[in-house]
Amino acid sequence: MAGMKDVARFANVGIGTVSRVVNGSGYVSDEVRDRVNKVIASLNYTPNHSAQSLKTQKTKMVGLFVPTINHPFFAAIAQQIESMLDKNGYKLMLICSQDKVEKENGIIKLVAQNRMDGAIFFTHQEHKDISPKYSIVALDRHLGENIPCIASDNYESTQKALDYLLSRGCKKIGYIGGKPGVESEVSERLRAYRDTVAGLGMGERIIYEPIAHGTEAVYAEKFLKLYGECDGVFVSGDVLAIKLYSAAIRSGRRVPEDLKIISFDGVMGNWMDTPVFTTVRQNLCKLSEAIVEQLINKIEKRDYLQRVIVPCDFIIGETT
Amino acid sequence: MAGMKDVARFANVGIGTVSRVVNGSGYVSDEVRDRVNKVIASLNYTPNHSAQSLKTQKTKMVGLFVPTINHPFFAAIAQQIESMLDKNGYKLMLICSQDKVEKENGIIKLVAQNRMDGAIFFTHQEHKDISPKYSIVALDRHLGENIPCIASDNYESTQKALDYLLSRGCKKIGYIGGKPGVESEVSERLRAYRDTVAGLGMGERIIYEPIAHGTEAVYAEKFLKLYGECDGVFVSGDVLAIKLYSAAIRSGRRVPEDLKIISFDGVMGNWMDTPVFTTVRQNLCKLSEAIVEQLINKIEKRDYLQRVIVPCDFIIGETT
DNA sequence: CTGTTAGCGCCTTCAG
DNA sequence: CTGAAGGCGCTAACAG
Repeated sequence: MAGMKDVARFANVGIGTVSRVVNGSGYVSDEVRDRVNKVIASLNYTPNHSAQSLKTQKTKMVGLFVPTINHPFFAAIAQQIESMLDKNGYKLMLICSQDKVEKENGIIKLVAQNRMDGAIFFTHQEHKDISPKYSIVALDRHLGENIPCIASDNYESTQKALDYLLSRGCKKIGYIGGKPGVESEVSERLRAYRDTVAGLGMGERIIYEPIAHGTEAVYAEKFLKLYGECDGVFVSGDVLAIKLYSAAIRSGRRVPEDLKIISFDGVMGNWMDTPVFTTVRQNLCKLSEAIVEQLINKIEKRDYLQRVIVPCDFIIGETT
Repeated sequence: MAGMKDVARFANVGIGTVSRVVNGSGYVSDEVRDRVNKVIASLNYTPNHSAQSLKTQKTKMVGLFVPTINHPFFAAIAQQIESMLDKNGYKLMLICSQDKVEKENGIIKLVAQNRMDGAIFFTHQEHKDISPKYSIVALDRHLGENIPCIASDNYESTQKALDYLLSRGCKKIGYIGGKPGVESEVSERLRAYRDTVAGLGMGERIIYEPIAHGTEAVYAEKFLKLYGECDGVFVSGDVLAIKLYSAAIRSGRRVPEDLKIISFDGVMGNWMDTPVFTTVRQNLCKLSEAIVEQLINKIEKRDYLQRVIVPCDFIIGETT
């Protein structure tokens, strides 16, 4: 493998000159630059990234921590994030924590080890004492001082969805959603639900428990059994919504005639299309943009925002 | 950030000794090892990965190239691969090529740059002249000599699926699937279809064109329009199968009474469940295992297989 | 404008 | 069993 000194030798220049033309830094005469570039091409030279990192203390790599990538929401946003990072010259290291705390804690080590410049955290776990010196941002979670949190406008969007359900004539509206293992912006959805139904005397019908990915169907059934009288339901999450829909149909209900369903997330559209859900769609593009922007701001020592809220889109489908 | 020499100084030992206890290599007296470990803990020392890589020429990192991660099949297998790699002490760098050739070509550079020890290739593009000295394995694709190819037993599984359709009484069986941009094991499915229907005088009903992710519905409609008389269809891919199912229902057909559908891949189960498809399920676990095993064999200079074929499972659902 | 030099943090002989 | 020394490939500061 050709190294810088090989290039220098063949081009009859010093090693520093080669570095300058490779990095486009400092002054190099056109004539010399040309010569060096030719040698680089002919030798098929590429700078060794480990050496660069060692020297500069930068890896141009960002870690993405998700519970699992095999979930429509995480897959969709990971895609966007990878693309945003790429635009900014960063690579993505994917880590599926599978909700294992040890694996999530590895993150700290990974940035301490200088394997990545920063990390993005999608987690259900508790994380205390993340040193603010590390560049970390979180989706939906407040991990601590100086850890930027990016989230959708969960409260307002949920409110809007519920208002829509009301305007469609619903009298008994339920809520079903997973309970995060940790304080999270997602709980704003439940707060909006409570605030909204409270003044209406329609009573609360809530399922709010930890729901592992893969077990959604169980809770969907449970909801129908507990709150069979509902004529509308706000579902926090696409997968759950689909399971609820199926369960409702199986139980002989008609959607939307007997039961209106609104889901949150809105990422299933590409993968299936029966039915088209009415949904609060998180703006994954804007979300990723904000995530990557704040993260890189922090990595590159620029000012960054502690909190960014991104508005959702409300999409009317066939389930209301 | 504490470095090795800090540890050495505090522990009153040489820097080499520290290295030895960190790596568990060479001889160190228990007494000294203890002392060093204590200092390491108290200083919160972690070896700098860039330095290690520079020295050892190993990054313990593997690249995964997929067209997009926002697709049930890729998301599902990426999850498995990440897990297998983790077990083997490797990290995963995710690159979504979005079918951009330039981005895919970056791979070569990435391993040349020493950013990763090897790579896994899921691609629709052509790739010539990948030097066999790089550690690369491919799913479903023959990228060249010394590039291991891992694939499902596409031919046999398709044959089995078609036999099942026949046994269920189908008289006019169609085939719909995306055409890879490059020679691929996936085309074995079509070959099996042709071989099977050939001797039966039922005529070929085939859609086999490049189908971009996101445009599946178009081709589903097209299939029904072209081959409305079909009573059975083999669909190469879950997403396509779902779109075809929806289109069939919309057109007034009953599934399975009027049209029986078998899909290939079998990864949608977790994400939706209406209906449960009869499907040839690729064994993602075994596939990932084989991929990672051959890749690491090659990276670590052990013998490796040029080709591994993994059997699929045939799952009978409600669409036949 | 260009060559030389001194490390970045670690691993690995090589003497002791 | 342990310490010292050289160098992995590159960048950045410093003389020319």
